[in-house]
Amino acid sequence: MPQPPMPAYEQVKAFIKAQINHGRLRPGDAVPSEAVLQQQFGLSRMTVNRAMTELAAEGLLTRIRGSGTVVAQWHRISSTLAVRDIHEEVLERGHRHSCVVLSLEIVSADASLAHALGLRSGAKVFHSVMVHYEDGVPIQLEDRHVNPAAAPDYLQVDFQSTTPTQYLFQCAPLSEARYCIEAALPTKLEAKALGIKPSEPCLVITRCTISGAHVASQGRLVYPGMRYHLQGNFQL
Amino acid sequence: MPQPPMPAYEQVKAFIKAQINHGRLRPGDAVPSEAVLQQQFGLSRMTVNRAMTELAAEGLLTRIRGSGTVVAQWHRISSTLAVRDIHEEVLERGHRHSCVVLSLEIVSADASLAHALGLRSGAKVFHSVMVHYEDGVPIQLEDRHVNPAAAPDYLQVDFQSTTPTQYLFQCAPLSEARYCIEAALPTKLEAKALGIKPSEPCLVITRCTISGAHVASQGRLVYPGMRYHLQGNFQL
DNA sequence: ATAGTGTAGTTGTCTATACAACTTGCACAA
DNA sequence: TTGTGCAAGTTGTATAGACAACTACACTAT
Repeated sequence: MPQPPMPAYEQVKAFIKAQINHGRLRPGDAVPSEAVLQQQFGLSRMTVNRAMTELAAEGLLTRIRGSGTVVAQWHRISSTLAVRDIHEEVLERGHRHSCVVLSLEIVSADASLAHALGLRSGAKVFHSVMVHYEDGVPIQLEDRHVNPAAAPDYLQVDFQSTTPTQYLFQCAPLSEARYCIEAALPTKLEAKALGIKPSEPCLVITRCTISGAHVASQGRLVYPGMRYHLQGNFQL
Repeated sequence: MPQPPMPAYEQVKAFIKAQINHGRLRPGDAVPSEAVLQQQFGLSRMTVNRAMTELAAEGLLTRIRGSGTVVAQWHRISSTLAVRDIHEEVLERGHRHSCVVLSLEIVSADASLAHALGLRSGAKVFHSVMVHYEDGVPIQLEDRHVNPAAAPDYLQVDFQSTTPTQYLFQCAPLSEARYCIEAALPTKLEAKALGIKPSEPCLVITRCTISGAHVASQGRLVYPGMRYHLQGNFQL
């Protein structure tokens, strides 16, 4: 509980949340109109409106102009996957991060890669493979293809002092991203690099980042299943 | 593009987003103050404030009272995992859903399960195991432990016409949830039930739902890695 | 019965104003 | 040099009022 008294609009939000929480308001039920709440709380309509609008934005309520407000049918778990550095992530857990570059080269894109990066087949792209360690334990293999147009100096970067994610953020502001989370087996090389058996299931995140008109990069992040999981929680 | 003209506050949001997108505003950079934007756009401060507040809520900006507004350091991918029915999910893809109940019983909770459900060791809990099919192909194994206090009639439910998620939503409004996504191998029984090899990696989601004061249920959802993945995208 | 009309109620947006809470930098005093 | 305090700038919250856009429903005229 915050020491400073909750703002009025937060109190209204808390009130509605409590009703839902308690089961007094169930999905599909009508929520009191702004005018009614305004009376009950002795607030201006704008204040009540802010509370309700925010609850709608959070997915708890569905508002229909002219008709009214109802409790949303499906509550959503909003998990915020940070597109951020493995470096920062490890540091935040109070551990030490290190990185070994296995490969850093120019390759010709095959048809599917070229298509994913929005280039023509055979175009030159940067390719890097590196392993990230948390306190000396391999935790992520990062296999990344980078569009030279988005990061011309990619091959010259010192990946001991910065990371691809960090560098790409700097030179190509993120405008869009697509990702896919799946369970899969590592390739033989990946298993060897991560120091696990090829039969060990891994969490694989494929991520494609877009910066303005360019597809900036496509990455395959492989996490050993025994050592990594995504978790999150949801409230109200 | 929406035919109706964008509301003023949306135009301001779009303007700021475009600046970030374009690289003219980079993480850490100061964003024009509300007073400046108010002048530039010829709007009232409240309207500009709404735009900025929403952008801050979306994680794009960091606002510091008394100091100013800066572009947030880490853009976030907000993937909204819906706590919803596999039934609805399958139907939404235009496919047919079916379900086979493998087990539906009362068991004594061992220490760890009792702790997870907030009960004492040895307490009776409901246990169900079922397999969900999408067009006849097994797509999810659902192994669930339910707190009898949250859903007393759980054993009498007809799981051909409804699903545990659906039923639990009805009788115990969701107030909090925790989940964990990992890659793992199925148990032998799970592999058999899903019709896959025990060496096939699976996406495993463990989920714990809380309703008011009770922990309502704990579930283990096992998806064959070859047939299922989570995906999402992020814009701006 | 049916189609059209009007009205009350509801949400969406915008304005102008006000004060509070906080940060920063500068001027001034010790 | 150091510390204090003030002033300007910035964001957070709240109010009162206004109009627009839309829905649902009752009522009327055909």
